[in-house]
Amino acid sequence: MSKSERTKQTIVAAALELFREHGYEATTMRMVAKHAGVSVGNAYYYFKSKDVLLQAFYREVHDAEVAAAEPALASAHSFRERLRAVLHSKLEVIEPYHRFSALMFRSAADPKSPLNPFHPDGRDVRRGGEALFARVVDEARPRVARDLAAELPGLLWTYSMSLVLFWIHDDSPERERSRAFVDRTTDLIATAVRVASNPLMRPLRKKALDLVRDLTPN
Amino acid sequence: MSKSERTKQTIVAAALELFREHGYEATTMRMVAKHAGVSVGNAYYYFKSKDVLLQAFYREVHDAEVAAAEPALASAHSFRERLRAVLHSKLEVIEPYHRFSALMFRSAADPKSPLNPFHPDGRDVRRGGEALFARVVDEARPRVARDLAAELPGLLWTYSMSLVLFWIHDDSPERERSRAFVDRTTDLIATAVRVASNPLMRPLRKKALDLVRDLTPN
DNA sequence: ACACCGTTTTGAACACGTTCAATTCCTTCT
DNA sequence: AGAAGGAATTGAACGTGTTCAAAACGGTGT
Repeated sequence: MSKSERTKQTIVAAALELFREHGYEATTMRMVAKHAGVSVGNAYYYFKSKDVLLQAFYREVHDAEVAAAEPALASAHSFRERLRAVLHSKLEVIEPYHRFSALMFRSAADPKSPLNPFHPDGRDVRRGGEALFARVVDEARPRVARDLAAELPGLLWTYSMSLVLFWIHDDSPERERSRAFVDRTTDLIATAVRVASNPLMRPLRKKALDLVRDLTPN
Repeated sequence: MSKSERTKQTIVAAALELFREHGYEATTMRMVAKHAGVSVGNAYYYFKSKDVLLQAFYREVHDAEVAAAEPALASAHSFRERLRAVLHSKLEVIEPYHRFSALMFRSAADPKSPLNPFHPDGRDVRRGGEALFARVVDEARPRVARDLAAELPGLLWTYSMSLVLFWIHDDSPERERSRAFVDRTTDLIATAVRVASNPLMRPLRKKALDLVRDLTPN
C-alpha cells in the first residue's frame, strides 16, 4: 500500500469516525484533518469536498445493509418476504444515524447528491443499491415475470429512497411508523407484482414497463 | 404600513430580485443587504436565515403557478385534462429557473425544507399546493368518488414534487422528457382514479385510502 | 427639554468549507 | 552523491452564512 494510499485511508477513516459520532454537519474539515494528523489542505488534496467524504460514509452504510440483509435473503423465498426483510434490516442498520439523518441522508433527493434516483453521476452508488434489490427479485420463488424482473430493481431502489425520506421525518417511538410503512407498502407491491406476473397481464405489463423505460434516463 | 414592515418588504424584494437574476447560491446575504440599502445584521433581524428568504421565493412561484393554472381550470372539465393542464402550466412557470433549479428547488425533498411532503413544519406552504390540486379534483366532471377526493389533493401534491425532482435533472431539449412524464403519468393516474371511482371498487378503494391515512402524519 | 426604554440598525467578528502559493518529501536519472 | 522534478503537504487567506455587543432611533412620560 503506497504512502498516498495510506494517507487517504487515514483521512477517510477519521471522517467516518467523526461522522458516526457527531453527524455530518457538526464534523468540520478542520476536525477531520486534525484527527487524521494532516493539514486541511491535504484532506482537500485527496477529497475534493466534504460531500465526497460523505459518499464514503454512504458506501460504508450500504455495505452494512448488504451484510445485514444476507441471512434474510438466504432463508426467505417469496418476493414479499425477501423485500420486507431487506427493508427492515436496512432500517435497523441506519437507525443509529437517525438523529443526524436530516443531513446525512438529505441526499435521498438532493439534486447535488449522487444518491438521488434521477441523478446521472452517482451511478455506481445507485448500482450498488439496485444490485441488492436484484437479489431480492432474481432468486424469488415463485418467479417474477422476466421482463418485469429487469426493471424492478431500479424501481425498488427508488422506492427505498422514498422509504428513507419517510424515515427521516419519522419521530414515532421505535420508528414504528416507518416499519408500518414497510409492511404495508411491501404488501401492496408484492400483490401488484404477483398480479402483473400473471401471463394474462402481459400486454398491460408491457405497456407499464415501456413507460418506465421511456422515463428512466439511460 | 409601519416602518419595520417597510424595511422587511424592502429586504424580501431585494432578495427575490437577486434570486431571479443570479439564483439562490450566487446571491449572498451581503448582496441582498446592499441592494436593500440595509446592513447584513438588519437582514438577519427580520429573516432568521437565507432559507427563510428562499421560502418567500417559493410563495411567489406558487402564486404564479396558481395564476397560470387559472385559464386551464376554467375550461377543462375532465379530471385528466385539469390535472394535465395544471402541471404543464407549472412547468412553464418554473422553466426560467431551471438553470438554478438544483439549488432553488432542492427543497422538494430536503428534510430541512418546508416543501418536503413529509415535513411537519411547512404545512402552510404545503396547504397552498394542495389547495390547487383540490380545485383540480373538486370541480372535475365526471365527479371523483367523495372519499377519494378527500385524499387526492395531498397525494397529487406529493406526486407534483416528484415531477419537480424529475424536472430538476431533466436536460432534454425543451424539457420534453418532463412534459412526457406529465402526459404519461397523468394518463395513468386518471385511469386509476376513474377505475377507483367506480362504486364496485369501493371496498378496495377504502383499503387503499386507509393505508394512505395511516401513513400520512396528521 | 430631558430621561427612559424597547425597537431597530449597525458592522465587526466568528467558524465554516474551500483554495492556493509556497514548501517539503520522495523518486529517478546522471 | 547530487540534481531535477513531480507528488504530497502545509497553513494562511478568501468569501460565505450567521451572531452579537454596541449604537442609533423613536415614542412616552415627566
